[in-house]
Amino acid sequence: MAQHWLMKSEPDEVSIDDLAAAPRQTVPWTGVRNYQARNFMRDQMRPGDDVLFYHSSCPEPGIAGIAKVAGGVAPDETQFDPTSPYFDPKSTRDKPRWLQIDVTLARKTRLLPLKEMRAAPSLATMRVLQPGNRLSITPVTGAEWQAVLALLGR
DNA sequence: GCCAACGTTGGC
DNA sequence: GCCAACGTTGGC
Repeated sequence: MAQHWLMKSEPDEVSIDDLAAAPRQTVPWTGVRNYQARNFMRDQMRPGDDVLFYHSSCPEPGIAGIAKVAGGVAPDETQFDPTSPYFDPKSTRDKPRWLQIDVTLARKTRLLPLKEMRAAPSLATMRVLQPGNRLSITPVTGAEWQAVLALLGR
């Protein structure tokens, strides 16, 4: 059964419109530098899993669209690139530390603002809304997924 | 730009 | 293996 995830992206780097404009509407999810989030990609995320595409660190944070995991787990190329802000000098091609995964657009939605998410009792359990959460990839339960779809449909 | 919360690093 | 210092995240 497909699982559900929420993935944060800074729209300055990759927005929902960038995803829509990408070749095959698919982008490699690079720049994850947190072990827990990396392990989700390595151990749990599977092609076909559903993704809430979330805009963070921007004027209007919130869910901006729906995407899917397309597979393609591979070493994150940016860790080897000295000119990249995601360069990791401790990572080598023999022993890569960080992974990327391909994400493809399902559909752009209306923006579901963080404020509205926080106000929705049905989303109170969402991991991304818990105080102090900083994970860029978080699991979403089936009930939370349905609740987000219901809010988006309003 | 601020700042609280958190993860990582590295000396011991 | 502890833990203080440091860097990062991300909403405001």
